[in-house]
Amino acid sequence: MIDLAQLRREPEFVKAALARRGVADETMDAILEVDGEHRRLLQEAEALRAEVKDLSRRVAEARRAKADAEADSLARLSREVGERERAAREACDAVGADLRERLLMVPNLPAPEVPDGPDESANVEVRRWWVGMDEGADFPTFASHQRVAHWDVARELGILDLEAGARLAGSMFPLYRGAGARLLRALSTFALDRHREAYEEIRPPSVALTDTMMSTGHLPKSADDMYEVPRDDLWLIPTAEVPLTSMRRGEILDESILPLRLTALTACFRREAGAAGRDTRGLLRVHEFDKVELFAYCTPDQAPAAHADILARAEGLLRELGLTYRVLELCAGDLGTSSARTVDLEVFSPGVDRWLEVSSVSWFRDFQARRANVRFRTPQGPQFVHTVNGSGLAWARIWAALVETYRQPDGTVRLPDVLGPYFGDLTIRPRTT
RNA sequence: GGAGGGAUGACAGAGCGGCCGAAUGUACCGGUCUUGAAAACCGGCGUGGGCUUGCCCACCGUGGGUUCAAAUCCCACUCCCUCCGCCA
Repeated sequence: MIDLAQLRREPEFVKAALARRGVADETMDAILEVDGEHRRLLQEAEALRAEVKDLSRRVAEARRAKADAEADSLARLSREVGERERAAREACDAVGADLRERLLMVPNLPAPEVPDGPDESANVEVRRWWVGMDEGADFPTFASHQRVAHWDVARELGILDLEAGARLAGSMFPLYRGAGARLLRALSTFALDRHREAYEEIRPPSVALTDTMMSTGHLPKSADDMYEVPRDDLWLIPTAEVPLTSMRRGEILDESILPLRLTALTACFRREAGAAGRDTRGLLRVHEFDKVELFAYCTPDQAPAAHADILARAEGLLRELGLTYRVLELCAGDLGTSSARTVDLEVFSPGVDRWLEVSSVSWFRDFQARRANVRFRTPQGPQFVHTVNGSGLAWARIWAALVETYRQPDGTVRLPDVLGPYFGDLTIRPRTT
């Protein structure tokens, strides 16, 4: 949620920033108007409330002085004022609810360094990286044996059974077999080990209450993109960002523990309602995937470094795995609702010949913390923390890029050496059983 | 799932329906004392909101209710603890 006080203080600045991501000035003007009305009603209700309290105090005094007649008359008066207070309070609450609803729909202000642009076509590619990168070249060369889509590689090797997944849970719920399943497990362990010295590993619940989803901003906006368990008021988490952001909900943290850096491996569930029918082949887009998330609560001063650290870690993993990737600075129009700045990492899939998003590293400023009410103590009083997060990494698409990139002329897959300690024999041959 | 107990400020822990936003202790911050530290003593010490910046309002697990007036009474829910049952 944006800072209402800031909107009141510098409305033109806020409107200009939001205009970059397509929010109409009128939307913000309407909010200011509702806010004004709300404050007017609040003053009215509070004045009446103060009167009731004062009258009640005088009733008590009169009773103590045995002036029962006066007490009764004061009580009668107080009851009348109480009636008016109740009415004013109700009007105030109704306007307040309207105000909150409007505010919840407003996205975060883009950071100044975020480039202008209406949608993903205006994202700025910052750099590319691949093994044996040449000066001058802007793309690696891939052999024909690498130009086989992962679904075909997987079929040859018997390491993925999408039909079985579809049979038991519906399409786009992948089922991995043998070395395919082991590869996923190896990737997660590999990543968590790399983060271990700086990030505390968390194993959160895979579901969260409606209330929790509200506090992270996933509800009400993204209700259609999530799986719901209505009987228990629960939702399946679309990312570990949800439990990690809510872990300290409502707390005032001691500044000495910041930045508080956390990492978590979780399954992520996404209905992909808006993308139905698109990218349905193989692992390009699935309803459930494992992801290691990196996350930090920090002070505003620490935020840029924390963001850079997560980005460096995600890139580091891609480099260790020897995958081709590019870094995109998202433009204002393509930012997620809560984000002030996002850098995407896309891995190249030589078999499908496409860039696939595998990490999104975002700085939320105090947008999420305001809603989740996570603060830290400063000499000047409590202040909202900043939150940053990013994947490190999302495995389904990495899995796809790996089996394509490392496919050998003989059809086997020879995984990179860094996975040795986690995977064992690095050559995946056709399953014989 | 059944029975009982509990939920108050950073923590511990009081609180007859009426100067209770809340005693007291600890912790913390400032000061006195001291070569320094400790002890002792003095002072300060919750969060949010509104406006005429000095005041007002809200908050004692959450939501309702009773009352002129609720931390205090009533109802529902949530969480925690103990015991019983069940169980990977």
